[in-house]
Amino acid sequence: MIGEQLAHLVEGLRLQGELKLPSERELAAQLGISRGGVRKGLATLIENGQVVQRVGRNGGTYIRTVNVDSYIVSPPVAPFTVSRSLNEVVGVPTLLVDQGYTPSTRILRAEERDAQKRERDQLGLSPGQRVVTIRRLRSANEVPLSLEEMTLPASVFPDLLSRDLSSIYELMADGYGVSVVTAQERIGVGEATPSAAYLLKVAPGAPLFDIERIALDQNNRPIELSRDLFRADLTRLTVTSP
Amino acid sequence: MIGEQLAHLVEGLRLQGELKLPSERELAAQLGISRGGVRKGLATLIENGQVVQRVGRNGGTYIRTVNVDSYIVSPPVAPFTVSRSLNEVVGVPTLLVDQGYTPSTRILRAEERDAQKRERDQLGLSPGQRVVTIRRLRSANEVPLSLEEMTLPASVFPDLLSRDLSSIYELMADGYGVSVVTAQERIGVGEATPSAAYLLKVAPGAPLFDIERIALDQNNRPIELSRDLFRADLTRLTVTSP
DNA sequence: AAGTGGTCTAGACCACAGC
DNA sequence: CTGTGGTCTAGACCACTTC
Repeated sequence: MIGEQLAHLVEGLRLQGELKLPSERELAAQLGISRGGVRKGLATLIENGQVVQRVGRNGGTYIRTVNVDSYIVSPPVAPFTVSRSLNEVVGVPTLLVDQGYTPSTRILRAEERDAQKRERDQLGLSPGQRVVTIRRLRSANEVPLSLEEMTLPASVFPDLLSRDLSSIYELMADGYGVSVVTAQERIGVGEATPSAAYLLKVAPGAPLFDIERIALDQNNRPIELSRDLFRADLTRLTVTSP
Repeated sequence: MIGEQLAHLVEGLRLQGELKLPSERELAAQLGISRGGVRKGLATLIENGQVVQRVGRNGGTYIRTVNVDSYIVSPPVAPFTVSRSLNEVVGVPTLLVDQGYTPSTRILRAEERDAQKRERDQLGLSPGQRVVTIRRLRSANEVPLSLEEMTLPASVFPDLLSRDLSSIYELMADGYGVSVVTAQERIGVGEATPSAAYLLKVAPGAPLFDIERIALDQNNRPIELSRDLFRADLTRLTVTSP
């Protein structure tokens, strides 16, 4: 691979305090390869941020210097951002309306099935008991915001699948007299798989908040397991502790 | 750009239920361009996950089908993960020791200077008052974990710069009788700049938790502004609400 | 005007996977 | 053996930036 040769060359020049590489044409001649090969090799250096290029008369390929003074992350470019407070338990539609956005929900899938072992453990169910899982895509102002998968004990919410599933929290309260008062959440960051990327209209590999939640109702009974993927470019989490 | 032509072509084929594109050589002939141009165009489609290629006798360029059933994010590959609870205010060294890791801290920079407008507003200072800013790189078991920039009112912490700055929270309590009891945090995700990537030993563009914090002491006085960048692959945030 | 990177062409050889 | 993508070559023209 030509890329590795070039990487070594750049490392050597950096140690000598050199800032600029020869032009692509010169490099090709010196290394005895074609300009196309040089460009392919430089492409990986550019992708890794080791080198930048500038066109024009005094352009060229420049070695990036590490600047400890400016390590701040790049400001995201987003049409808007949604804030989600971790200090209170509210549903996404409520959240969005409160911030002036128009929420919409697309149900991707809803089904009832036997609870799996892990679900039984976390929801306190016995073997053979049923759960309802709902997979939804939520949007704010028609911009895709999050993918959510929610698992609920079927016994607590009979006939759930025939209801309007766009706002479960409202449905819990109004239809079943259950309110979520406490939630434990675990927040990580994951890369969007191609399918998630397609649904959320981001590039594959784009960062997503990956949030797992166990919610308890007013009787401290586990009532909901969730796995939410929020577009990281559109979402800010806020928390006041303790 | 050739890429756009190809994107339209792929969209058309997808609607017709076609799964496979012509070979690169055929495409070049049909579109009246060179194979190099075709490859360059396909490169962006591959990057966007719209298409995959396979080599060999029955290889070719295949259109990806979206599978709604498997949108879960890819599991991260990490040597270990550190959990940080958002329900309590503890310093990073304490946090790491509690989880069985060996913490280390490298001071990148520490200085005293005039407070800027935004800092004065947030810390409740008057023009001309001084602040101390400290920039640190924290590691767990010698693996870089986070970059932190902390800004403190100099008047509250006289002579701070001559102390051991590896654990500010301990220093606040033991040296100045100040304890942080409340903090407001705003959590986003950003991409590592090349400099941040170099220090944290991740690839440029890798996702980082970007956490801004305002901390209040026992008298509800703002005492600390912070901007922390945590490696997202190593960090999990947990919270129990309310 | 001169030199840079950005792009495209036409052709070649290679490694690989199936027939 | 055949057809695929993966890579490289040699050459050309373009847009852009600076002298």
